[in-house]
Amino acid sequence: MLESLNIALPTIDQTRPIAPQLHRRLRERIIRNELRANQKISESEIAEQYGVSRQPVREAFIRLAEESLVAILPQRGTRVRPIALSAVRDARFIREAIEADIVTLLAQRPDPLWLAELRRLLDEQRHIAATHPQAFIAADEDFHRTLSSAAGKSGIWQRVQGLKSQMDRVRFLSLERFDVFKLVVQHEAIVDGIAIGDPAAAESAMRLHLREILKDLPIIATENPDVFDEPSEDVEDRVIHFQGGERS
Amino acid sequence: MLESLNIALPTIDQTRPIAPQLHRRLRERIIRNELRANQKISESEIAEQYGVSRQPVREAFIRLAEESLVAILPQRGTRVRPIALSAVRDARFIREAIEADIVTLLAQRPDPLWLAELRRLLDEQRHIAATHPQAFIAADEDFHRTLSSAAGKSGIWQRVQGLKSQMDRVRFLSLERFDVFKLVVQHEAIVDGIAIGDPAAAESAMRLHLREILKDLPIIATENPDVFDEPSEDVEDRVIHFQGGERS
DNA sequence: CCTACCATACTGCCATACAAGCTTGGAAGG
DNA sequence: CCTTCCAAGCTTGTATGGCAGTATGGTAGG
Repeated sequence: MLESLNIALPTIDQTRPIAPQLHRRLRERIIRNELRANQKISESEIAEQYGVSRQPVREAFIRLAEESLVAILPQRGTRVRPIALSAVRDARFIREAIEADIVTLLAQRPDPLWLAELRRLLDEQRHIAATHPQAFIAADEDFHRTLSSAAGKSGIWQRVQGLKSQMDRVRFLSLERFDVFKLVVQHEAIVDGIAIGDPAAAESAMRLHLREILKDLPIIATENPDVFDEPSEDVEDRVIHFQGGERS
Repeated sequence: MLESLNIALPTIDQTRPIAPQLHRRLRERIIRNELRANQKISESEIAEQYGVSRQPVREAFIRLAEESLVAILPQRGTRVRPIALSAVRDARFIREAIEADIVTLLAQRPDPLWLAELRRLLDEQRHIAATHPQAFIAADEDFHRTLSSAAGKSGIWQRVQGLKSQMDRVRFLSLERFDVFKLVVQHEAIVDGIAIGDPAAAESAMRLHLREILKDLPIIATENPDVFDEPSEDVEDRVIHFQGGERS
């Protein structure tokens, strides 16, 4: 019955492998909350929507299940997993640990060329923040990915991508919420720490930055109770207490 | 033609989902280097070996490909991926970052109960090191997993498991190589740092511990050139230079 | 002897059919 | 009215057939 609408949503390129395309599209739809939490999605249903057979859909489901984006219950069905606060906090913790080490590395051997690139990204961010704040997420991704590359750890970023799914879902829910200018200032503090070769300053700036989401998390969870699977318990996440602020 | 041999290798339980079982078995065979690097394995070949159809084999391959254990080349074949030194180093870097933060956390709030458990594990390790050194890997896993649990981050360990595949392959190759007693001593240093509530000491002890593999890596790579895909280039891995040794 | 080409066998990918388990709704019995 | 049970229609899991693209080995032509 939806066949007339199929031409509306981006279609599938039949000449290239279908399963990965489906994986990307479905992943996107889940993160954008277009496929809502706890919604049941069957293989045959999705197969009809995209005009393909069940098999590639099934393979896409397997990948989504590995990212904890869907839950496959044998003989019972497949549903979109609600966001687990614990998973978000775990992902955030991992990310903080990794990126803290990355900027420490960078501050120990500041590279003028990479610093110039980072400064350029900061300018870009200021511009975007003033004009297209909704495009800031992409710029933020660029910034953090560039930090990884600068440290010679570009492979790291790809590996962490899989863990970021849950964080991305939260970010989408809080699109207009966060103060983009504040984030740019935090980015600047990180770059400054690297530039003056102060690892401790760069590290603490990064840790502060990545803890921003912890403040909004309970709010977002209570505002969107149907998307989360825990009733926003007030368990405080244990974070490292570090000394040495941005001046040290 | 291998049908008569099938009863030899652990068979498949036909009553439970087959694909996950195949995934585990194949993963194990790759890590144990039973399926050697660059060896071609086709869906139909494996399907015959285990007496199942090609479909569940295919799904197992997909999972293995996500862990970078196999490479699927469309219409060309599937082969066991050789170990990429860069992937091992990336996984090690991530693990160091995470576990450094975990022990920092623990040292900030030492918990007598968990410390007792850790001490017990250390005793166990000393015993195993003296009697069944080949069983040390499992004990080592226990130790690190317990640290995660003690920090209230048990979810973290599971998430990192996927990244550990490549490290596990290396560890299997260097089974008798490493000095288990030295590793136990390093474990003790970590626990001591936690016990006296010195985050810096615990952190540096952990970082030192997880850098052990970096020393052996080039040796292992040159000793098993056919298992690695890079000719053991002497690119030094950038690691954080931290101050404050085990005494600070 | 060397090169270009083509037939063949093999691969992974997709579609389809079949099997087995679970949910659900309604009917039968109390 | 409530409970029990069963059957139809879901679901995912597995098996099988066909397709398109690729490596390979032999052959015809130079």
